Amino acid sequence: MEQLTNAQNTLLQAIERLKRAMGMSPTVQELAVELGVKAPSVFEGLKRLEDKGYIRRQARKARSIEILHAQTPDKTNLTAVPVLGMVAAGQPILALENQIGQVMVPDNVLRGKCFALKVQGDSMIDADIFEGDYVVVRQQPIAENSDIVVAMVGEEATVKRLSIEGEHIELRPENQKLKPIIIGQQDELKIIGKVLHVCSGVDTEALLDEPPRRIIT
Amino acid sequence: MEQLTNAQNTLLQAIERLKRAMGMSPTVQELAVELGVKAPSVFEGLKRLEDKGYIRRQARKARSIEILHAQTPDKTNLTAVPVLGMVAAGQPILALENQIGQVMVPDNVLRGKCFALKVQGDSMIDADIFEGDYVVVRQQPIAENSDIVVAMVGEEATVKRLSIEGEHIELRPENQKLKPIIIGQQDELKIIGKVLHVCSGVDTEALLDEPPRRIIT
DNA sequence: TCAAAAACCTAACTTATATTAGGTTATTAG
DNA sequence: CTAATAACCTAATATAAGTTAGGTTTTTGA
Repeated sequence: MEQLTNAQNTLLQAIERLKRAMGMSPTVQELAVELGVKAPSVFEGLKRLEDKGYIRRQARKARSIEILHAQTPDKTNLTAVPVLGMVAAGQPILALENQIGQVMVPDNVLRGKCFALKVQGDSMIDADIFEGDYVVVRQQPIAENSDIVVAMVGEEATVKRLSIEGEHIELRPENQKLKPIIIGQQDELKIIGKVLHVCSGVDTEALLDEPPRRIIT
Repeated sequence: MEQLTNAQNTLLQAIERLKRAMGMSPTVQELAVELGVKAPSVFEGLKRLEDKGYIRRQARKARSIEILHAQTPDKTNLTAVPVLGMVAAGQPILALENQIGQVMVPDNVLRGKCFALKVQGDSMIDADIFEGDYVVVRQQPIAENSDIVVAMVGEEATVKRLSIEGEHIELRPENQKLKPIIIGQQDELKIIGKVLHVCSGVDTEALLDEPPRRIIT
């Protein structure tokens, strides 16, 4: 396998990074922006990577870069995610204006549009989600059985595990002491998003040397 | 979650199918070809799917369809995983030459480089890991607090739950009758990998109707 | 049974994306 | 040192892909 130059290596890594972050292969322009160069330079680099057998493309097809030979196995890059509020104790969240801070999250756990919420209460301690932790949430209006979700029930926002059995829907705490919330036909349930990741509320720095503590996906 | 019409359902399935087949989200035109209709019809259908919350897109971006709620919930595909040896009773493992069989595992639990080991002993019965079961292990040199791991302590390979509290490291059996192994500064601890899944040693078929019993990731 | 909604069409059109042409400026190997 | 290659640029172009408009046909539910 032929050796890569510096620039080619950078390019290949950028492809991998963007691909993970966006869930799809990047375009030539997106790579150009990412690398701070112009599209034709990227295009040229892609041709070289293709010649050397690291990637494959379909001519003129958007987002058709396929990685044949990954260069760097997963360097965990951290990405800042905005903290938009509290959860598990009512009150409006989700207004982007409300940003109250940010947490750093390994970018390989991020999918789609994410934000973070600070956790109040102890309803999920059996899932290792503690008061003061931050949950990283992917905003999405629906979720599947057994996902851990942030949901609004009436005016209350909570983190719970979603249970769907046919028509029967429950929000289950992960705490032996607490009872599930059963959602009736007339109850208003709105899924805010799915919890992808949890960041410890304390000692964030210490985590940087370690891999992510828990990934829930 | 709102009901889908026939055509919408067909469309959503086509998206999933093409996505899997091509490794990337299909374009509107590709979907049109696939379904034997014209692009604007697909476009209209996509809008409906988006309204109902099944997919999400970025306006005018090629191949930006994201599936939020899979229609045919991931038909569990089984993948063969090699069984490389026994664990919890010493002996070298991990030489790929040692393959002694294979187990079929739902491929959605597999991450990274995986192999399986047959379990000896009863040190993890409280975690529902019994003698004769197979643990599916993702090979990785590090693990996190509370992961169930396969580790070498000196020459012995065991399955245990890893407990890290600052400098204090223990390998905890999940069996009331047994005591934790405390790892001192001079003890040699090598993490082989993290247990992702457990296959029952008997009656594998029965498991197929259930969701994976435990996914630890 | 009949009106609304869904599903489809053709024909543009806009925007995104890939690509070419023709150069300048580093880098690198002999 | 110098010739080749790589890495970049600007400007323009070609094609792919997404989208709109305005219509017809089919399906569906009250």
